[in-house]
Amino acid sequence: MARATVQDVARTAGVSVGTVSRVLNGSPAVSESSKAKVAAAIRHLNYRPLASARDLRRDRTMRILALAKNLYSPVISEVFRGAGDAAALSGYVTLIAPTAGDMEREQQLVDMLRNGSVDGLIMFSPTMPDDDVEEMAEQLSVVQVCEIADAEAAFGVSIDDRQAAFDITRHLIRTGGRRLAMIGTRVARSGRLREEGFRRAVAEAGLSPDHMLFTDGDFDFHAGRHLARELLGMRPLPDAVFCGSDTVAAGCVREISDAGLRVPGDIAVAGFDDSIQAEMCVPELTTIRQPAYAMGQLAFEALLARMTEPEGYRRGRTFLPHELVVRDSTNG
Amino acid sequence: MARATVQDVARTAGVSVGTVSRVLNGSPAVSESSKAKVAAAIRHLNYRPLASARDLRRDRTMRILALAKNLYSPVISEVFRGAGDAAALSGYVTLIAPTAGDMEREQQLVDMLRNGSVDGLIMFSPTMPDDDVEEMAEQLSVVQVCEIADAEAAFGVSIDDRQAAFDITRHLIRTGGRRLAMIGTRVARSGRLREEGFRRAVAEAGLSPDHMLFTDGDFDFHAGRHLARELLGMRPLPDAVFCGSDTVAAGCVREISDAGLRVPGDIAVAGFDDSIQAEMCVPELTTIRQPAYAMGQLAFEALLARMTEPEGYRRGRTFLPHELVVRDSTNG
DNA sequence: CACTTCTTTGGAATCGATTCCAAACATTAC
DNA sequence: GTAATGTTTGGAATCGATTCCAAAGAAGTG
Repeated sequence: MARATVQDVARTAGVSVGTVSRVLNGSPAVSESSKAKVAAAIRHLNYRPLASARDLRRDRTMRILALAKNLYSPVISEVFRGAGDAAALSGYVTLIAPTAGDMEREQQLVDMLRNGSVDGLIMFSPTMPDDDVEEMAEQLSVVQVCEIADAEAAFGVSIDDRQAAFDITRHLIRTGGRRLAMIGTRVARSGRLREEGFRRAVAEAGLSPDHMLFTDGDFDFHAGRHLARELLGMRPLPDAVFCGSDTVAAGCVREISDAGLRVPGDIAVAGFDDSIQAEMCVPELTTIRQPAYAMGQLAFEALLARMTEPEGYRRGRTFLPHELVVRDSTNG
Repeated sequence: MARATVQDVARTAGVSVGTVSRVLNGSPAVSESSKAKVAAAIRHLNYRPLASARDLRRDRTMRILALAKNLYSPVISEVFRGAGDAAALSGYVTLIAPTAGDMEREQQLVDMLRNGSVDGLIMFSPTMPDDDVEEMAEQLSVVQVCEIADAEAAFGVSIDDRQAAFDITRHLIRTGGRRLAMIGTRVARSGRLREEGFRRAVAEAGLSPDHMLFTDGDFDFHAGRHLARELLGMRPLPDAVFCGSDTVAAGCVREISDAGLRVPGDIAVAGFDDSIQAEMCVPELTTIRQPAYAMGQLAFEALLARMTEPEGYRRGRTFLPHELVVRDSTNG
């Protein structure tokens, strides 16, 4: 049973293809009787307009693509949920694909924008070099979210990572931290900004960071444990650690606890993101809340503007407010 | 600067569109000189074949779609990673979309298969009724993974949920459990199968379940806490709880610990999935390992068979072996 | 009733890449 | 040199939905 086409529907309904198409697209210039005949034929043939033919003719797909390195991330999933909901309101379907940090895979997915498989692209954690992202964002309908290639040139939505890291580090110091350490990543630009914020807060307090630990690989629970173990072998032992994510902070807390030290009694630990992991951790984590869902929504709005207003795109990034959430992993 | 077409390339290269297309598709019947001229023109015009035109002509997209209720799940993300890697080996792109448990959204995404936006569909956690899934799987290139609508009729890949739940419940009993409880979900078919396995193991030991708690909503850390709190108010207090997922088990463990009871001393807790959450939990969870990545790979293989061998599809599901992983949340 | 105006319709042209067929050209064989 | 074979090429037809234009039909006006 081959696929029915608009021709088949027209024949069955006894009208022309033009009329069928008009019914399909809700044109007002169709009589009730034609509308009924066409509707009956469509039902009878179980007809669906072929997407590729429609897309070819209309020169758009009403689909967007969202890319990130991986999917199992509280922030990423929430950002994409926000983007997806916003997109749905405007009639767009949001498709998601993980790049696995593989440049080739990422390039292939970006090509889906270049070859018109989708109308727009939301980039979370690019693998390609910053310059490439910028160049791409310059000429295509691309918006970055959270991880933003460069200050002014790029299009994107994020929090002020530097300020957020500054705020939470200051909290660590205010609550007694004197020997400060950081566990972070330099793979992501946001990671580098958080490092800056941390350093700035430490310096402003007249201190200097005791230990800075970074990974260039995964940034997950295991990484948190490994880096924390390394940290516990160093002297002086820190009394406060800022971690670049809740999940890493959870690994860090776990390692400290397993070593027989107390959090926050011996070492205070701060996370980042205010994800569910912050609540699952014992003790619950002091962290920075990122408005992930709203960031996703805004990212789509920005993308929509880029897609529909050819030249009217708003260059530069949009910052959303973050929030310090104080829980039990830092001192009262 | 409008998009270049195959016509433009032909004109620039001084050849016909046929030749351009042949170069594009690596046909051997092209002279070296034409090949070079076309390649130069393509580079010069920065030409990319338009996906919709190609798809229309070729009647396939080399894209598949993977659906699940949500993305922030250790099992789902791992299954889709396996499917995505397997698909890439065969030249397919895997796109992922969350349905958010919304029937309308799910229907719209399934329509992408019906209208030829993608060539195949992998379904993780359907929202539509089982019968609808079956009917769909009957006539379209659809494969289910983990959650499988019905025993023999459907196409899919999963573990034997009933047996797995049986195995881990038996372990709870062997290690001293006498007053058994279960925290599960009946939304997913796998949840119902796990309930069966639990009941069977309890019955086989000559016991009967003391408490069965189910949620019809989310099945996450918070749900685990809430249901565990309810459980702690019941009498007799259980001495062993089987949870339908690691994340829920983590919530359960947390609630028990917060109530001043010890895991596993007072109450043993078992999870399901062997996700990272099992390791993050304190104590680490005894659980069932699902070979999620392999399940994803196999799901794609099955889908590929359905897509390419029109009538040669293997009806019925494929079972992969699970494994009991004993850790510290159950007694020695 | 003739004429204008409005609604509805049919059908050809179009979107851009692929593919098939026939023709042009080159090569080898006799 | 001609025939037979093989290689390369051009270009029209095709995929299926949309849209524009002209025309048919209906309704209203004087």
